Amino acid sequence: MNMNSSHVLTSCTVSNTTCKCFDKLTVEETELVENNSVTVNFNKGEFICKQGTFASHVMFVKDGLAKIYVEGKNDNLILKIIPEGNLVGLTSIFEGNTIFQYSAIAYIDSVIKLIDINVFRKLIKSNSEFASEVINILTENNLQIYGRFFCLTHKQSYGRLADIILCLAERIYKSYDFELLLTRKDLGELTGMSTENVIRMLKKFKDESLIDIQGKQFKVLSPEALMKISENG
Amino acid sequence: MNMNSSHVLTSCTVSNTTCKCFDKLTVEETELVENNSVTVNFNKGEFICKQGTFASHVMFVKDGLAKIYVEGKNDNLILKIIPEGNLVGLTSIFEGNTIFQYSAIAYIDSVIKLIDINVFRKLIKSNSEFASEVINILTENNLQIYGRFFCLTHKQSYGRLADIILCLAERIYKSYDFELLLTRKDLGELTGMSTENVIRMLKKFKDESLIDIQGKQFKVLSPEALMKISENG
DNA sequence: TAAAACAACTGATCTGAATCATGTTTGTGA
DNA sequence: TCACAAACATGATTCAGATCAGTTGTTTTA
Repeated sequence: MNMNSSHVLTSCTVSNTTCKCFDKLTVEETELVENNSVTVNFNKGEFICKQGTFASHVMFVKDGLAKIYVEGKNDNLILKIIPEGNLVGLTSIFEGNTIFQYSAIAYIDSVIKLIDINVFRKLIKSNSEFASEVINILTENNLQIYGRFFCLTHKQSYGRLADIILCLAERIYKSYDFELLLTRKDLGELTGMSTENVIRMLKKFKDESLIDIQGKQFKVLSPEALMKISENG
Repeated sequence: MNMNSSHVLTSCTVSNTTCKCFDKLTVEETELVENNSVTVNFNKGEFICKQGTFASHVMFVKDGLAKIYVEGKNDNLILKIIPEGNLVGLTSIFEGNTIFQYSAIAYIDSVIKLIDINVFRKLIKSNSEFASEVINILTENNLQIYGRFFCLTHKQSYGRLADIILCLAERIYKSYDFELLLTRKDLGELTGMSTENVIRMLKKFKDESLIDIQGKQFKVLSPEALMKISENG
């Protein structure tokens, strides 16, 4: 009946494509972008944009890693993790929206290009190839959020944690053996659960030899088993 | 610090704008759309599109009401409710995506215009004003999903139910006194909780004179109190 | 028109995961 | 290098909300 749904949906937070819209610009348009953008170095932990502030730029992650999250009263929800080659703040180009609805901070030292939002809007209106690529980014993002939305509201915590571990290994670090940059708190915000439970569950995965943890060093020993846990919720 | 966040975010499912992209088409383009679309009547409960099937059309709700949802093994998640004047299946225009990631059914007898997806893609590439409007729709949708995502993962059930009641009254029925078309099960899928709990909580709201229910007839007696419940999670 | 299917409703029970309390380790900056 | 704050870790307790097991009323449909 709906066998297909469980396969597709993970609470993965990272797109595995990069933004191709700038390839579609003419020489003059590229120049326009260059003349209306600044490249800034952000240190680890610094705000790239802050929820509630005026949205004047679209941000392109040239180098580094950023997390996008919604700030709540007590705890946050990480919407996505943005690796290099992707845009942040694209939703602000909607003309009815002038305020950032989320915050972004640099996970590691990052190089970000801030592009004037009105230039971006102008390019969309004048170059439909560019606009088409922007649409691709937005729709892909949409689909990803739908999957994550379903997982975080319908899977239980072991499944969600398994999802995230696989996502980090496969999409961010591109290895089953990696040094985790995120804290347990981050993992909690990513999976929508408490920090304490993240710790407990990681320990359980370790006890069952699904993963190995030595300090910050993570090793996924059985991706298949984690996949199964992810699928069974 | 982040006073603003609680105000903005609700688990509301309905955009209060309508799709304006078709206004941007030339006479010839409008004709192209007309020649490559069919208008179909759907009866209440019929599938408008089915998760997992090939996405060949974008759907425009001319008249009626549709629900968009992700099918899970046991239970579903309603992503959004689409009133007349809006598009369904826009995320399928992403070139990497040929399969519907969600289902849509008609809540009430509805008139839907099915537009060939390739024509839609073509228009995006040839008419940047059109593309720009599509971007507006997508970004607005994105922002709405972010809010809903946060609420469904961070608010507790009374807050979520209060949200939905207000959303239905204010955005769908545009009155605090309305005949509810949705079942308790629908409300459960909308708020991410069990049907039984929806019933219990509605009863509690009724006992506390926040709402009144007579069969299908709903009356919101104290929007302010519901608003407060929504804000406090 | 019987019977099946669905919708609304209720109470009892169970459990996943949050919260609280407390301790240990690691990091870092004055 | 000491101090103080994060981050990591674990056990005990609590609780929101799911699940289960019904009853009653109302549409479908066979």
